[in-house]
Amino acid sequence: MTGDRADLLRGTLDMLILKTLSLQPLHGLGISRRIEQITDSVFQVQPGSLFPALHRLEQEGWIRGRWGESENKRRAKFYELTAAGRRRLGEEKRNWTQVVLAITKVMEAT
Amino acid sequence: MTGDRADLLRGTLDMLILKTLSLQPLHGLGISRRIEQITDSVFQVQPGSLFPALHRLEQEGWIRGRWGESENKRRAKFYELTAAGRRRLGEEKRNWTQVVLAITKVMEAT
DNA sequence: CTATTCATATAGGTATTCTATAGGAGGCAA
DNA sequence: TTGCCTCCTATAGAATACCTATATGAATAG
Repeated sequence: MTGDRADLLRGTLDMLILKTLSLQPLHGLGISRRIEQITDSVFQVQPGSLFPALHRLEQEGWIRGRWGESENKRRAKFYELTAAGRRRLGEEKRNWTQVVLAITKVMEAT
Repeated sequence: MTGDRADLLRGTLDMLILKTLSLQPLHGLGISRRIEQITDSVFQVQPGSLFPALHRLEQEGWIRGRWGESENKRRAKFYELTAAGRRRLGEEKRNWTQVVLAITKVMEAT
């Protein structure tokens, strides 16, 4: 991702993708557009980050891709969440919450 | 850091160190103990992560180290925040807040 | 028929973390 | 004084996940 926030995002990209796919199946660029739109461009997911991530997630069995046709008549791979992916999303959410709480504790210490 | 939360922490270690030092000068192990204590061991900063980070921060001019003696009579390097480090901490804080907000938006989308 | 856009893909580089290992030096016990 | 444990710092090497840059093919616009 870009915007000087890349490093703070390490490890959260997977979660954002899983969450996005939990709402509806989307193809790769669709996912990155959705994330960019929802965050008002705070996150811009680059193709070079996105596609390796998608392959990784598919490899792990958390998402499943199927070739289809995009809204623009282009050949596109649509991904959907698997049952394992849904469980994984839950884990990552809990983990993320715990991390944010821990960081908040440090940042508010006096 | 450990605890399966390492990757979610990429890039935040610097901020946690700067924040910790903003309260008082500490030597390396003292910093990691403080962070571990405040977060109830959610974060455990390993020496192999801590010392490279400290050297990096000193290199950037955000902290300054001075050799001294620890509370246990050991040779220890005490770090304190510089003026630049204080500004940097502010930037990282704002950045972090923005990232958390953006992620929250994605995670709460329906 | 050419250029642009859409969509996916990958190579190469960078940065930060982890694990593992090392070593000096103080404190303590026998 | 010998040996061991703890404290404190340090670094090498591997893993990971991101970035930039580049590539390809197919549909569409002009």
